[in-house]
Amino acid sequence: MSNIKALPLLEPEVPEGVAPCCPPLTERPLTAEEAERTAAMFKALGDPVRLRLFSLVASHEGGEACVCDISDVGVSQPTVSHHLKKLKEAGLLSSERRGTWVYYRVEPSVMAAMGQMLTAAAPAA
Amino acid sequence: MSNIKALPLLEPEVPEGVAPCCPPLTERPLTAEEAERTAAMFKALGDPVRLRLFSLVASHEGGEACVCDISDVGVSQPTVSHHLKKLKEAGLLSSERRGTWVYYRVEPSVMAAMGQMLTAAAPAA
DNA sequence: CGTCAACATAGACATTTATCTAAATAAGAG
DNA sequence: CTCTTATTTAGATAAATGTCTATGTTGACG
Repeated sequence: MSNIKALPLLEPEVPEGVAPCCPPLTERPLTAEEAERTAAMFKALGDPVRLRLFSLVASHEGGEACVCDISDVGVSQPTVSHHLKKLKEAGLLSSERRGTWVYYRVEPSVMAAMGQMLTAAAPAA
Repeated sequence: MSNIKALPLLEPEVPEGVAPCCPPLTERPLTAEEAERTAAMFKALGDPVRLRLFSLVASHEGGEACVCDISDVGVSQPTVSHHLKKLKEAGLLSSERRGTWVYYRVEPSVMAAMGQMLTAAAPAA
């Protein structure tokens, strides 16, 4: 009980730019507040149309796409806009207007944080 | 064009027991069918109560927990059962009855596959 | 200013979902 | 077989959600 404050190396698996969200799901039970915030992010990816839109943005050249590039997912244009807004509210996308077009891009740290809650958790068995 | 079949090393970042689900979200746009299947998994973790239950199972000693161990999340016991069923239908949990109790455990390959869709995707910017 | 194009907002509507209570099933103890 | 405990199923209900059409907003271009 002498080196409590000294060593911040206890979680070495987390890369640099990862948002400080929550521990891996296997580490300890999430609190109610943690679950509330984190579930909101997973929920944002829990709709097929939104997941496709997200994938379209994430895989687009330059890491960003304007709405006109990704509007072909089988729903009306206002519905696309609605889903993009939800992804933005969840913190997964950010948007910027440049002239006539609005460009969306992924928020890499948030995605990485979500991924680590799952991958850093796997080999607990 | 001579070693097409020889080298399965083209996706070296995917560990062994990972379920063959979908590519990283940054690799290419998901098809409608892929999005449908994958969104169902993310959706399962998109509810605060379910996420807590999942975390409780995942972090429990031995990688499994009986329902009686994890029923304290603020909702009624039938609601807990309902959510566990959903997690099971999504492929994230499996269950086994042993005597009086039913034990739930995480499906590591599915979790890893979900994690990789996010983490293998991050540094595309 | 007027018009067109890209995108967002508002409101309506049908479906899904999370939750509860009540009842059913499963298994061990006496 | 009966009683008790653990868990699931059934049915009801209020709230959330995804989608649409119609309309508003913003910026570029004559």
